[in-house]
Amino acid sequence: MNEQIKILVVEDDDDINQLLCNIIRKNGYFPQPAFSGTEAMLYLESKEWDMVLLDLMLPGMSGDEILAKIADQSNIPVIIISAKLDQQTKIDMLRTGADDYITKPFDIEEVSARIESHLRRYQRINLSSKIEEQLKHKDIEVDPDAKIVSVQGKELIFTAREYEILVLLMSSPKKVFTKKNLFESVWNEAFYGDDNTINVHMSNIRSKLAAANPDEEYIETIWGMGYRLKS
Amino acid sequence: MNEQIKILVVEDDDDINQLLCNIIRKNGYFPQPAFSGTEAMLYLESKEWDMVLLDLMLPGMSGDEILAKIADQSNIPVIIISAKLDQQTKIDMLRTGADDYITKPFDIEEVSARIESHLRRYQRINLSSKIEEQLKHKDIEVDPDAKIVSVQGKELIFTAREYEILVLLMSSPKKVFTKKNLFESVWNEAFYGDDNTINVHMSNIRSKLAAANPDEEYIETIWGMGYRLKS
DNA sequence: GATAATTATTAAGAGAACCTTAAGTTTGGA
DNA sequence: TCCAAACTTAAGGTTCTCTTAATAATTATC
Repeated sequence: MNEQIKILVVEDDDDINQLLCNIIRKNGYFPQPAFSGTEAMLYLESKEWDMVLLDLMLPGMSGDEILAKIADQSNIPVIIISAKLDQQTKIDMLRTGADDYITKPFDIEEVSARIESHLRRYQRINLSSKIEEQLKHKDIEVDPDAKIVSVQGKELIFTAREYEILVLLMSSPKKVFTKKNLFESVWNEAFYGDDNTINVHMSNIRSKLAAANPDEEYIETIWGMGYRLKS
Repeated sequence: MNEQIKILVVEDDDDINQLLCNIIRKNGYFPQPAFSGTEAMLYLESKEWDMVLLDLMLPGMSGDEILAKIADQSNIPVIIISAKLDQQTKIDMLRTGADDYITKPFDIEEVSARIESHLRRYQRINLSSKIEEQLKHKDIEVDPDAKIVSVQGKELIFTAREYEILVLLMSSPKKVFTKKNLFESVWNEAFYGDDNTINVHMSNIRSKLAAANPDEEYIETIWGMGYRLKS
């Protein structure tokens, strides 16, 4: 899982950009400076971001154009940081899709607190809408939410251990998992060779899969090495 | 479905309260004035809210206490509207869980735009988790406004914890919730395995449901994994 | 083809996970 | 401050899963 929280800082003034990046770094997140509107767009298109700090007066492409694009195409929170003091701009930006509007010169602690605040709210969205992908291999399907294994649409009853082993195998269909690998991933403790446990689980998993579809072989034994999915 | 967006306006000054309510009404939402901290708490406990506008200087119970409670117990966005100008208060409130901090005297259009902005972001949470529609399962019905659980139309007495657990299960009827899941969602703190608490709550929930309808089984234990609604 | 090493299967006892009841402990309201 | 409701902890019993161990089957090596 990728735990790094990445924040794009779009600000053409070198000093201010650096200052903002430092605030972000100090909070434990990962800043990426961009010094023009066009540069910002490149970053936005090439990566996933958790937040954007955006100046309005930018070379290349103006801040409000960028804001409009972000608001249109994504869900990323945007904090405008601008020297423009007039209310109308502020209101327009907030209505266009900005999450906040901070005027320069800014208070470092306040910027820090506002970043935290918006990130906190945004995190919850991502947690609740996090769409987990389904694992599939041949006619095996796994629904990680429901923790259900099905073969040819038929739902199978797997125990917790069996489920975890199968998911591990399916997470890297080409990899050969040694018993040590399997044991340490699934059991989360050290493996002191010579253990029949995994053999037994493999046998049980195979027989459950075979009961659902006898014509297919799903798990391959690599002699002297371990197991992997048969492709 | 309940489409009304309800905003609680906590402000002891009559004129300002009314002004804020007017802004909200003009935006198409439903304001509820509260003129003291204690009054606000009553509203917060009795209904579901989409947003809270909160003054800090209040009779009865101070704004920061209210904020702390809301942040601790729920997900509702809070905008502080205060005459306190000092940065430290602002920063503290934002760190405690406020989503925004607007100083008086405020610009009507800006307040309006900021309400829209936060609501826009918050709505996405609700849209993605769409709790409202799914709060029925078999003959269990939950009224999230009144926080009432009923089975076959009969109203049951659930405690706060029991209610939250049940709502969580019902929010994703097919999902298997691990104890970790449950604990971290309902208690909002880290889970250090081997805890009987959830077992006991589950047992209590089951017996209350069974008392209302002995012929039906509602909650399924998935051994080694967790719990889910029985479909 | 015989032997040794590894893997597969089976069944039963050990162990882990869970349920329930009841006794503390905490919390919130009068 | 006290009381009652809610929550947590604890203990004993139950159920289901995992591991162990014995045995069979397979693969590699000589």
